[in-house]
Amino acid sequence: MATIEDVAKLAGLSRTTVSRVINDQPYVTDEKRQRIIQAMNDLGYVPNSSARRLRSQKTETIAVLLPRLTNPFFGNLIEAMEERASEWGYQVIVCQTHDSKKKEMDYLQLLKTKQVDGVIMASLVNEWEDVKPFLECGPIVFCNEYMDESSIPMIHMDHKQAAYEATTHLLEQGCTHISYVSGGPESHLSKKRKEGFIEALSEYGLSFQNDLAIDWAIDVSDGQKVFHLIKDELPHVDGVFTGSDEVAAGLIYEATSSSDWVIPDDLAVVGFDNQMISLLMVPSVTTVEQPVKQMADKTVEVLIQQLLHPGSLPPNRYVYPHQLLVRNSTKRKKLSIQ
Amino acid sequence: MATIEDVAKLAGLSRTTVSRVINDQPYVTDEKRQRIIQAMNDLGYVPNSSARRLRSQKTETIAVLLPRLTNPFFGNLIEAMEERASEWGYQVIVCQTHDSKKKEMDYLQLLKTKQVDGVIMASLVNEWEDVKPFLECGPIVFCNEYMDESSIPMIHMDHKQAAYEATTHLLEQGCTHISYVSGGPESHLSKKRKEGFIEALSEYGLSFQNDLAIDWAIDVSDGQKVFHLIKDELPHVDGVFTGSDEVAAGLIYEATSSSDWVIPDDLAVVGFDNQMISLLMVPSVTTVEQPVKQMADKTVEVLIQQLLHPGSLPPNRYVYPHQLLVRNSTKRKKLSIQ
DNA sequence: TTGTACGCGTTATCAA
DNA sequence: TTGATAACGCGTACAA
Repeated sequence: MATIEDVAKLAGLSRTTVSRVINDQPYVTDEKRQRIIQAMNDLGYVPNSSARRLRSQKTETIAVLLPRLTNPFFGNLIEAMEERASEWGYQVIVCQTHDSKKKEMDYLQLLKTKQVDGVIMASLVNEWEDVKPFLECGPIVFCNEYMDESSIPMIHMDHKQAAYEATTHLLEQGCTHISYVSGGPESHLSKKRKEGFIEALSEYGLSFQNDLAIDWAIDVSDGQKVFHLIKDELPHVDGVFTGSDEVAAGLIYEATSSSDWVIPDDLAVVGFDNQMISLLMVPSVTTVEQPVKQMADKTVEVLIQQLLHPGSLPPNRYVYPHQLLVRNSTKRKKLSIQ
Repeated sequence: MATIEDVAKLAGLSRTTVSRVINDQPYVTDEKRQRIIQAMNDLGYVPNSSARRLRSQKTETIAVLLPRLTNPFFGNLIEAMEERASEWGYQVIVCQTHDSKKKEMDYLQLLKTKQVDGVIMASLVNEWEDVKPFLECGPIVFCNEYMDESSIPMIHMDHKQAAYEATTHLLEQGCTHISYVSGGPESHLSKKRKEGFIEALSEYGLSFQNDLAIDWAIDVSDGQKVFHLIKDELPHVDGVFTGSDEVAAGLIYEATSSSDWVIPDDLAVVGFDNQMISLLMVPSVTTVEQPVKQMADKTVEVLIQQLLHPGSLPPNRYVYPHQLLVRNSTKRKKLSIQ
């Protein structure tokens, strides 16, 4: 691999001058500039990025922490983030934590070891106190996941309100025994959702019933298991709030294909995220739409602004609007006739 | 940020000795080792990865090139790859090419600029001749995408055979006017599929009809458009071979929800990849299963082996078995009665 | 307008 | 068993 030194020699000039050409700096005669460019081409010279990093203390790379890519929500999120980051010339490192505290901390180390300039956390399982120290090494921005204690930038929707609306909708449809189906660890975000769920219940004179709650469902096959659990052990349940379209889809699939339960009349179901699957299911799934692309774009933008203008303190909250999409998995016949 | 020098000073020893402790090398008294470890903890010292890279000429990072993450096939692929790579201590950079020749070349530059040690190409739109020169800078491994001209390692299934079987299945169901629906650029892989499609047709005395082919469909909404195109302009089509479960799902959704066409009797449909969605659709979608995780694991393994043992030439073909999963989108009633 | 010389933080070599 | 020193490749004061 040719180095800047080789180019300099071939062009009969100094490293400095070559460096000037590489970085588009002034004070180089056109003639010499040409000679250098010629030499670079002849040698197939490309600047060594490790050396540049060491010199500039910048990596032009960011890390995105998330639980798992197979969750389409995070797939969409990182797709948009990578696209946006690449426009700014930044690379994106994928960091799947699988909701493990240890992995999350390991990936945060990337900031300390200067492998990345900044970090986007789209998931958070550790306490904020444990994450905070890393801020000394570079900026961190939250996307989707959020909390009240910290003052770093957070881009997200109002999950409490969204859960409130979805639950209220179920109650309006006449549901009286609603199962709260969630998965993964109790994150700050999932707490918010639960708050909204409980608030809606209480307005209908109901309270949270632990025996109707399920906290281990994150994907389609879990959704299938959930249905059987409800059918066999909680047959009085007539509505399901779940934070995942995948879980909702699995549940509906199982109900439709292996029982005579009718969705939504025997069991109304709401999902979350407005994944493709929620539209394609029969019946289609009532869900909460998130402006994923906008949130991803803004997150990258906020992070990169901090990298380009260190010290500038961006606003720390960007709350995006959501929308409850009412579909067939909750439109009960008795009501639509009314 | 503390450097190795700071640690050395605090411990009253030399950089060299500190370096030895960091890298678990022998020839350091236990007492001094302890003193150094103590100093590192006191200072919160972490080795600077840029400096290490420059010194060692290694990045412990690989790049994965793919068209787009929102295609769940690639989401699953990279999920498994990242997991496997992280076990070896490697970082993964996501590189979405969006099927652009330029972006593909740009990302390959990561190899030249030493930002990554190796590259996995899960998509290929440029000619092999244009990619080949990058091999001088580090190993490249193909996954899913493949071709005959090159001799670098390729991990994939037999797409020609898979397409042949899927098409034969449609023909056995009595289809006589099969539309070939594909998307993205003509890659080496898509050529293979087409060969298999054509071979199956020819065994039934049929030949490829360009007027029944569609080459711009890659996602659900394209699938919806495809259905209307067929209904309005190619109503004699009675079967669809498509290289994507998403396209198949969109097509089936549209047929079911906005027409009186019956799937599979009026139109039999096969997808590809065995995505969750192909199972959940009503009717469920006949598709080809790929052993994604095994392929991803093997790909990472082969690449890292090349990094750990430079010069070792791994076998250049790993062909994984596929499986045609026959579901309701092709099980015609007339035949199941026979 | 060009070049000299130093330092970014590590690790490998070699001498002590 | 330890340490001084020289790279790794680049960018940039500063001097010319």
